[in-house]
Amino acid sequence: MNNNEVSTEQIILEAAETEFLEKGYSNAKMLSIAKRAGVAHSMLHYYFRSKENLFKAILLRKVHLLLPEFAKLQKQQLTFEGVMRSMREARDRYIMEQNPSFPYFILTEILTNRENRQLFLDFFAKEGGYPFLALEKLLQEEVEKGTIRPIAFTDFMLLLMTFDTASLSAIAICKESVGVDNQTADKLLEVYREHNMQLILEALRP
Amino acid sequence: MNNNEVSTEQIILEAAETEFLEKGYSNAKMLSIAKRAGVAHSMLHYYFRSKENLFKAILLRKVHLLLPEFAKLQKQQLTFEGVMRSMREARDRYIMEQNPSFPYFILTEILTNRENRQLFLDFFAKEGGYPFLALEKLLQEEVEKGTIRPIAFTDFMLLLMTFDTASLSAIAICKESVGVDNQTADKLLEVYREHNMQLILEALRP
DNA sequence: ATTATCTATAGATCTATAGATAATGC
DNA sequence: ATTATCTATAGATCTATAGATAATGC
Repeated sequence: MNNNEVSTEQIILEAAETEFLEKGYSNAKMLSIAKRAGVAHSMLHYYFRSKENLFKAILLRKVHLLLPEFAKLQKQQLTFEGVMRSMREARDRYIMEQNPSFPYFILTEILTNRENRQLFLDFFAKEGGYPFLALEKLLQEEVEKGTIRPIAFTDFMLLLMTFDTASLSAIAICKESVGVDNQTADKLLEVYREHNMQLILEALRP
Repeated sequence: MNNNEVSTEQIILEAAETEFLEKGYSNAKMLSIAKRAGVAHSMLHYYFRSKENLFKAILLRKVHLLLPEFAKLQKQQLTFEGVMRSMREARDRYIMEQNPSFPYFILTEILTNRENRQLFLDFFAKEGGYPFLALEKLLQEEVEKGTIRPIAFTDFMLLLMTFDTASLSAIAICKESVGVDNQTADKLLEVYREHNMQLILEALRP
């Protein structure tokens, strides 16, 4: 195996990620990915067997990259809203460094597809670690205090993610096609952060 | 021609709308639409020539149905925010009566596709009538007053639509998959209405 | 020997059209 | 005669695999 160069598997993953993020699952084509990667398209099947497997591989890889961000969170912030805020900041930090179409991708290709959504949540439940455990515990406490009505933790997470990715998608779309500049986009980001939080707390009032 | 029954063309349009809204352009299939409509699939080409044409037909039909709602707006409300609010209410009223996946459809199939977006905006510019003219004029005035920074009217419209459809999509998704009930969804709707307005005004501050 | 890569192609769709046949309006 | 409908099929993709060939590791 070639160790001092990037492996073919990695090259394929990179090409697949670009293609899937740009076009979504259905519009992404195996031949097009192979062309991007500069390999025979049979190679994609050699390494990943099917288009679906390749998709899941890049999905998990993408989510995996988010974990180190979460790991940075300080454990002091033990209020419900505090943890919510910190997690969002971690996630925003990560998304900002990535492809701007990433939130749109999450919304359209993951959250709206039952199977992918489950994959996504399962991964967090298994690997999410401290921030998720803390938030789950704090949510439980809020429910018991009666400030928040009973809701499953996974549903709560989806609620958060759906609203946040929807807002981020909207901002990204505006940047791309409405001539909204970076400065304005940042302003929007700041405002939406606070609003979505309030929106969700409002929705969860008993 | 058969006048006392629904025309084949109408039946095809209905079937196509269901299919396109459910699956989006790429995942919608001509054979599937034909099956829904109960006709040979060559009929779709006989009436609409191509998949793209059929899509545009349902797109324009959908938008056309929105006009009567706008026509209801009272002409008294001549403040900038007043017209914005009225138009959103009209649009919400319309959307609520429709397929719940309609906002998601607008976001993913229209706003994110340059050509469809243009089609959409052109139609409003031509047929939108009073509410659009009023809003355009009021926007102009705000810009001159210096309360809002210069922005093209079409860009302003897209900004509005993107944020609103994103929020509505998020709510619809939550309803479908997070077990959010109607009452909560309505609460969310109320809150997001005010927030998006503030969000956009914030973004447009000079 | 095993692993990685390529070429060629099967098999499944999907859009679109050609051409035959039935229904309708003068 | 014209319009509407159906059957059959061409032609274009796209995913996936078979089988040959080259590269690599013992």
